[in-house]
Amino acid sequence: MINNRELANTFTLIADLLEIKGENFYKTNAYRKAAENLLELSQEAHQIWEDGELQSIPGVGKAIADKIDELLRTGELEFLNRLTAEVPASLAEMVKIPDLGPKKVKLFWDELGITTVEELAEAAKAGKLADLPGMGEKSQARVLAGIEALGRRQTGRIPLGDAWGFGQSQLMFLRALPGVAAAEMAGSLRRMRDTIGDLDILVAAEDSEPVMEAFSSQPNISHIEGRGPTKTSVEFSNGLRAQVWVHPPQRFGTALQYATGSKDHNVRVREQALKKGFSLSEHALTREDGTELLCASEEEVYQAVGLPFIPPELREDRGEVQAGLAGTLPRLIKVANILSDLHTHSTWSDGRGSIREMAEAAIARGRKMLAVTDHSQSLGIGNGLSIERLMAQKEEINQLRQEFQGQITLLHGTEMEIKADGTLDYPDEILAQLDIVVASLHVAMRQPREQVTERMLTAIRNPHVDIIGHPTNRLIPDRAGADLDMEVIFQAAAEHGTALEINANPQRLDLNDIHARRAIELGVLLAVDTDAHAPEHFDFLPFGVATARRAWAAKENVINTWPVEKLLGWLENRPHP
DNA sequence: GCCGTTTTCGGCCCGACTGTTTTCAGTCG
Repeated sequence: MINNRELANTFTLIADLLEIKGENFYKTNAYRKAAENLLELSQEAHQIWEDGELQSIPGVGKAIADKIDELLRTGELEFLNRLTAEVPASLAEMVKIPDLGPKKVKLFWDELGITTVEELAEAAKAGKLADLPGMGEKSQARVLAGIEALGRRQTGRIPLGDAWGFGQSQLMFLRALPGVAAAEMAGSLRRMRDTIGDLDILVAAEDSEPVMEAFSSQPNISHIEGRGPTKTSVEFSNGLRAQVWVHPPQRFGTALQYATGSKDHNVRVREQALKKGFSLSEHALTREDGTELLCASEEEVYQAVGLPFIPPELREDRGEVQAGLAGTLPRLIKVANILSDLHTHSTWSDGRGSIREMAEAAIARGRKMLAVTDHSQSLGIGNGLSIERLMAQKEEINQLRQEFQGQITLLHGTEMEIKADGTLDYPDEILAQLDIVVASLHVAMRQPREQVTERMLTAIRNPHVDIIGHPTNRLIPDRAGADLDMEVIFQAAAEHGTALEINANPQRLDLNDIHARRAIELGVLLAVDTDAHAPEHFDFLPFGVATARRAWAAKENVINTWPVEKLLGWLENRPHP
C-alpha cells in the first residue's frame, strides 16, 4: 500500500514539473501544500481513504482527492504519466540544485535540451550557459557551485541535538560583539523541530555592518553565499548553513517573528494582519496610510494583529492561529513542571553511572522522583538483568532509598523487552514486585505492521505495564521506526490507561510531535523521560518537553508533572479495564 | 487547485540578495 511519504513525493513531483511547465503559481503551490499536509498526518492516508474522508485532509480538495484515490486503487496516476511524457521527470532533480529554480531549468531544457544534472554540469564546464539570455559568466559558475553544493548537502537535515550546541556557540559569539543589544535563535531550531535544515539567527544592533563582518569572518566558514546589510548567509566547514539577520532593537519583535517562521505560520499571521489593516513584514506593521507600528517584542506583534502570544513550538500552521483567535490555545507544559524521570539506566545494565551517581545527578537538577529501569534479561547487547540480578538490584535500591530519603524518591523498575515472539521478558509475578514497568521494542522491528502492532498491544494490555518506552524505536536521522498502526496503539493505550513515552533523547524524540498530539486528542497519558544512560543525559529533558509542547501538551497530559504522591497512587492503583 | 464569521468566485504574504540589467527577473526564506 502506498504510504503518506510516497503520496507526498508524487505531489511534490507534480508541483515541480508543473512549475517548469510554467503553470500558475497558486496551482503548483496547492500540490505542494497538499504534499506537506500529507506528511503531517498522524494516520495513513489509506485509512482516511477507506473512510471516504480524503477531503478532510487540509489542502486536499476534489482534484487531489481523486488523484489520491487513483493512486491507492491502481498504484498509478494517468495525469502524472501524461505530464512526464511532456516534461521529463529528471528535470525535477535539477530544481533541487541551490540557486536554480523552475525558470532556469526550463531555459536550459528549451535552449540546450538539457534534462539531467550531469548534462547540465557538462554544459556549464563547456561554457555553453553563459550566452543564454539572463545568464552570464557568474551565473554559469554559480550553477557548477550549486551542483557541488547539492552533493555536499545530500545528508539533508541534521538532528536537533547536533544543531543545538553549535547554535548556542554562535549565539554566544554574536552576543559578545560590540554594539549587539540582543541575539536570539530563530527558525526551526527555536521551534525545536526534531531535525534542523539550517541555522537562523537574529541580532539586534543599530549598525549591522560590523556584525556581518565579524560573523562572516569566522575561520570555520567555508564560503559566503550572500552578504547584504540585513541578511548574510554562510556555509560552515561542517556543512551546516546559517543565516544571520541584523535589525535595530526597536524592530526586533517583527524581525524575530519573521525569522522564527514557520513560513506557513507567517502567511497565516500576515493574513490576520491584513484583516486588522496592517501589512506585516520583518521591519514593521505598516498601516494603509504608510505609517509604521514598530514592535520591539514578539508579544507586541501578536497583540497588534489580535492574537495572544503563540509559543514558537506551535508555529507550524497546525491550527494555532485559529485556536489563538478562539482563545483555545493550550497552556503548554514547561520544563519546570517536570518532577519525575521514569525511564533511566545504571551500570547494572548499559548505563555509565551507578544508581547513586544517577540519583545525585537527578537531585542536582531538581527531580523529586527517579525510576531506575535497567534492561531486561533478553536484551543481551544491553547487559539485561536476569531475574536474580533484578532481585539483587532491588536490595541496593532499598538501601539507597533510606539514604536519599527526603531528597528524592527512588523507584525500582525495568525497561522490559517486548520480545520478537510477542511475549514479554519477565513473568507477571516478577513484574508485580516492581514499582514501575516500562516496556519497549528493540528487536525484530521490521516485522509486518500487523505483527509488530500486535506485539505492542500485548504490552499495552498487560496490567503491570505502566509506560511504553520510545514507542516506534526510531533513530534520528537514520532509522525509521517500526511500522506500527499508531491509531490502534493510541486507542488501546487510552482504553487501558497505559502511558506512552516521549523519549527526550534528541536522537529519539519518540513519540514525535505529530503522534503525541494525536495521542493526547484520544485521551492518552504521556510520559516525558530522558532514558538517561549517564548523569549528564538528564539534560536531554528540554528536548523532550519541547516535543511535548509541539504536541500541544498541557501539564496535566504528562504524568511526570504530577506530584509524587499522585503519581505513586497511579502506579499502585492504575485502572485496568 | 484550494478555500470561505467580510467570498462558492476571486482571491491566495512580503522582502533581501544576486546578477544581469538600466528597471527587473529569479531564487530563497
